[in-house]
Amino acid sequence: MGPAFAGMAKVNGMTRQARRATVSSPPLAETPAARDTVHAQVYAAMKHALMRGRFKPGQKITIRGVAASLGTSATPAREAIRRLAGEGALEHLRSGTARLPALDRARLSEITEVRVALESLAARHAALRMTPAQVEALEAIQVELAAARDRKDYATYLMKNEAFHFGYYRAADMPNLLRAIESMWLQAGPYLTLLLPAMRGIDLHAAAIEAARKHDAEAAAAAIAEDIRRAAVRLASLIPEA
Amino acid sequence: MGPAFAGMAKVNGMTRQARRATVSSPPLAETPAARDTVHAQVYAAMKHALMRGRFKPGQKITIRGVAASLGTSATPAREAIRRLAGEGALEHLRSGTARLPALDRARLSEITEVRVALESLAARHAALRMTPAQVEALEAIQVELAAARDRKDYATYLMKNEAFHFGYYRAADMPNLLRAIESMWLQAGPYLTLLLPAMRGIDLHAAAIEAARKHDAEAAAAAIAEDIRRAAVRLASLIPEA
DNA sequence: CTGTCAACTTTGTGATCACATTTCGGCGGA
DNA sequence: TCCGCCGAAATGTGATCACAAAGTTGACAG
Repeated sequence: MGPAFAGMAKVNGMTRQARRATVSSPPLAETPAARDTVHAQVYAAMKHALMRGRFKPGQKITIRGVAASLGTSATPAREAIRRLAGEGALEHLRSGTARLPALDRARLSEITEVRVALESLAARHAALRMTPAQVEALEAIQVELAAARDRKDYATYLMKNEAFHFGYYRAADMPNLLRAIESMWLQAGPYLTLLLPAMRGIDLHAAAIEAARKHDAEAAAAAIAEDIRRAAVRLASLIPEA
Repeated sequence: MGPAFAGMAKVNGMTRQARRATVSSPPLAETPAARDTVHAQVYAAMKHALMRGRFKPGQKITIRGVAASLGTSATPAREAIRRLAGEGALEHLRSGTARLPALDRARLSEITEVRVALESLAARHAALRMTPAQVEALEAIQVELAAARDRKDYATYLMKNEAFHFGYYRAADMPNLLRAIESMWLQAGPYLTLLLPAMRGIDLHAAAIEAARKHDAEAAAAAIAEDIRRAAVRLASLIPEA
């Protein structure tokens, strides 16, 4: 089998003990989360790969494959896969093999409704608490997002879209809500790439920013809900019937 | 250290291979989920223990402790703990030790709002799809719940309350939503026991049942939301200030 | 009696192993 | 050409190991 993630950077090869002992390694090239356990690094790597559509629907994910791609042993890879399967981002076949679940219309519709409920709630709280600095940061992201969209740089577009939404929700300061939202994105992520070519000025980010500036919770919730629903409608039309 | 779960039944001691090979073991004493992996059994055992308040807030959960209590090796116990920590039901200290997080008012308030959003949504769908047989099953549970409450049998009361809510939501037929709800219950579960002595006729289950019978989605959502909020208000008054 | 420090125990982590099951590839026959 | 069968490779699972860090205990000095 081929590597599970093509082009994914290997986790720092040092053992946990060695990593902890090395107080001052060469000043450069220290991975951001080098303090974390290997498990956390593997999980984070898979999570981002999932959200950015690096896996294809139906693709099998093997323990040894992930471990080899990231240069770790099987143990942390197995734990990360189990955890993602527990969140619904991966599906466990009866044989034990994990793969990405297929997205049918029923599942898309369910995830969309849950997302609307959760992200509206987050937007409501975020709008009430957002500081001018945070609003400015979102505007900056939105400028980059629009630029990436216009130049058809879909990888950047996807990254900025994620940054916009989670930047917005983080202002709500509700960690458990944020975790639930992340879990839904993990499931929808692989399919966002399908949507990309059809993405043209349908986002309601400007309205959401304006609502946050005015601390208008209901307007914020409505903008985010409509943003999610519009993307879902486009996506549904691209999914073949069951 | 003492066993992590006092009185918890041990997982069948046979290895996975032996379990699969043994097609017909002695007819008695086959654990319901004996077909599942050991990991699934450990996770399920911890999940139920958590929801029924068998752990105390702040209690440390050790890998070897769980493994010994359930008669397994460290591997499945470690995975189950990691998974629960990922869902927010357990908290990982910097040293790596896992423990039950403390419930302050801010966290209770956040979880309550998320529960209202998720469980209202589930109730709305459930009310539209519920069959007469399902309504009857809920009524039966509610009778047992009321009886247990009156005779102060709190363990049964807790079990029936869980059965009522999840039985209701299951009718919505939205597995991902159900998973998200479960994740919230896992966090609030340990504290429900605090609430028990104050529980007297405050539930809105009768209204929820009536709404389901009439397929009135909005009334169902309102009843469930109010049920959650009332319990949360009582619970908040029992938590000391930060 | 109290504070300190060293030895000992407990704990989490990641790697590795053994084994049953599943999956895949190729080969032979209808 | 297509189907079925068999053996080899791959895979998931659970147990175990080695090691460093964290936590605990107890003796001893003040």
